[in-house]
Amino acid sequence: MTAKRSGARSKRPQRISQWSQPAQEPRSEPPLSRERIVATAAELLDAHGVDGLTMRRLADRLGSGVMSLYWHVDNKEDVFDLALDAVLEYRGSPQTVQSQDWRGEVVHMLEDWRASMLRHPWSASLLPRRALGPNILSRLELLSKTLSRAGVADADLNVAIWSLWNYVMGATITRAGFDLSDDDRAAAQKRLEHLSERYPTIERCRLLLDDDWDGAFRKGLGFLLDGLSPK
Amino acid sequence: MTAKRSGARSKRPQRISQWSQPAQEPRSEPPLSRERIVATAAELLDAHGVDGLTMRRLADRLGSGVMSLYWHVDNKEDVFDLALDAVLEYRGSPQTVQSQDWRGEVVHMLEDWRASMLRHPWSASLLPRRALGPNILSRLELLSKTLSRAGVADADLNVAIWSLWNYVMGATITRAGFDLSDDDRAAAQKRLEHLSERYPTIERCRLLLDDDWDGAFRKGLGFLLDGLSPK
DNA sequence: CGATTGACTCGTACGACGTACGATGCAAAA
DNA sequence: TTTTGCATCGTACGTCGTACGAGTCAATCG
Repeated sequence: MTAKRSGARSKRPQRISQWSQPAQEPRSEPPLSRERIVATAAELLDAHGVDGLTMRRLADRLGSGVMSLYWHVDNKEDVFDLALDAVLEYRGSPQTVQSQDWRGEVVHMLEDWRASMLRHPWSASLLPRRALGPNILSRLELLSKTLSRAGVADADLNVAIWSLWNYVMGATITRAGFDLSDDDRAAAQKRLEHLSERYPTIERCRLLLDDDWDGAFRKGLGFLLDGLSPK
Repeated sequence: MTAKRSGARSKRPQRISQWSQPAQEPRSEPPLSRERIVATAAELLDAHGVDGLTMRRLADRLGSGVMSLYWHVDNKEDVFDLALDAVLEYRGSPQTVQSQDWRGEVVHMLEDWRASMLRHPWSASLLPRRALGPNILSRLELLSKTLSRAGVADADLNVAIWSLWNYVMGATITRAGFDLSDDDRAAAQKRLEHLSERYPTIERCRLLLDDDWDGAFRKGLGFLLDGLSPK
């Protein structure tokens, strides 16, 4: 299970530590910088979705020429990687150095993770196909440490971590995919008429209509942690 | 929780039942048809990935003009929807009408689902952003029925189904994202040197190096089912 | 039988896109 | 003053999805 891509950042004297702290403030105004590009890219992604980010639009918004971007950034993929990691920062549960409530700590981090991704719905679907940035690795490290301290056997640790990862990613991608906005409600309803005959159980429990996503996430996470808890 | 899109298939006298059985055999040769288009699209997707499917390439491979495709298909999104559902068919565990081994049945269906998606790695990342086709709905129906018969309370049924969905989707998308092929191994290894200091626990349990994806999937699924089992 | 229809094919063209390739400007160093 | 490097950007190329309308050909109809 290795991460991928992100080889050799080219030209530009390389930032001090390859991937350093990504964000600062937007500055006064004009001077182009990697930070400003990334921040603006994230805004554009929030506003117009994955397909709404184009190098031309990005340059427009920054008041620069399109090709100027390529001095600070390798290519569009690079912009995605940087914007993605910028959005996944975690300031842990403050200075509760190590509470004995490992379960609460795990739930807190995972719900925060999910919330961060839902605040930027493009991020969830991007994360699994990109290299793991430092911020997401920090979350994984925290998760490992907490579970380990909680008594999960080393042999089960990887499975536990990946199970939680899978659950969170699946839940968030699904949630972000079914976005509220559109008026597909009509089409969906029309489809449901056929459903009652062909998919009676789905219909009975109203699987596709329930919209308590947050509750379902929390409850399912509880079940999963029940299964993962050291016996 | 509603599905989305797939409104009004335009022109073309509409297929008998809107979404009928998608596949037949590739036919002798030339006559363009929705079935042939979808099958060829799936081949192209398997061979060249999501970005490798272009309407021009598709037409080339079919020996037709590009714009001819648009008689049978609304647009490129339509092609994705159709190809996606075509790949997700499930022929259940044969005529074990209803074994009492509900757990085995669930595991079998979910592993088959995952395997189907991994056979076509583009499918996993597409599924959450598209409308739910008939084949995936059938799987959900089967899942509902089995869990319900197993004694899962109606109040927990939705949560159980979505938890399993989330787990399978997360696992499969992640797996499909980290594709084996490339030579990023070098880059990944180089990165791991920094990791030992900054992410000791990850390093210790070799989280990113373990490549027993199948085993991890099965084991984690077991834990999740433990948590979901009616007490 | 000729005219009309409708199912189907496809060439051309348009406006996007990512980005390669120099040509520029401009500060600090020599 | 000249040189050097960072930083900016205009132009141009090849690719994409697809709108538009002109073509083909069999079945239908008067």
